[in-house]
Amino acid sequence: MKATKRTKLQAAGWAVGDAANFLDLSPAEAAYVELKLSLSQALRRWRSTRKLTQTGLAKRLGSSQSRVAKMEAGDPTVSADLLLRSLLALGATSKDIASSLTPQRRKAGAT
Amino acid sequence: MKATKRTKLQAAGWAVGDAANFLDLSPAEAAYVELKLSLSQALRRWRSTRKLTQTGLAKRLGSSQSRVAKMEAGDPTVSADLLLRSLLALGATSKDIASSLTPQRRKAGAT
DNA sequence: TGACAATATGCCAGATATGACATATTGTGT
DNA sequence: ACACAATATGTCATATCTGGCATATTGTCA
Repeated sequence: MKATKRTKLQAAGWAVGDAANFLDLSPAEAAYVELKLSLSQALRRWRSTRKLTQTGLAKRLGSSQSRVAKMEAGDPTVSADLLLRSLLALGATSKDIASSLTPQRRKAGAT
Repeated sequence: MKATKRTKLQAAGWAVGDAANFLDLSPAEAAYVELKLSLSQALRRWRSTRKLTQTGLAKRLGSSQSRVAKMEAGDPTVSADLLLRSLLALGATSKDIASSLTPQRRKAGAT
């Protein structure tokens, strides 16, 4: 996102919610960050499940280890688009993606 | 996605539908196209509901009428990213987005 | 501890996406 | 039919993303 636009988008009265950011993000920007985070986690889960290395996953995706690391870290230089395309390339369905966007929350106090 | 393939897509003159795959799209590419289509439709629905014009929506989004038209048309030059950010900017939640990705299908033969 | 594998971070050139403009097409009144 | 609004399509300069390389950090095992 453009820095200039970021300024334009500054909205008043934004209460910091959860883990997203204590930076000057607009609600929409924060939501975008969180959405990417969900996808990041889904990707890492996928890899973890198969006991693949980032290098191995990168090869499968036609990308590089460093980019995979950034994808999983929710790095700002990684778009939601790349995450989506990666998940789809790994066989995820729209449904899979939809559910990774609406994670079940554990009950408070649960392990 | 490769530009060459994208060009082929353009050349084929898409009609909105659900099957993106009479071209040589890989399953992942087809899934990506369909996912974008779902988001496109959600965006158009949003605008339609508020009886806004594309120009009006563009203004609200800090974009242009032509790009909005392309967004709603699922144009290949529009990324899922832009669609997501637009929906979020309009106040959609992750949940909203997730459900637009898993549309309820009508029974066959229904109107 | 050292040696090695895995992951993370910084950077950049080439690839892709975006806003904006011009223009064409379609729709909707009369 | 005409006039006008809305939407669609083509193009392009600039902004942004991405793969890949180099390097740093962290983790693991002996």
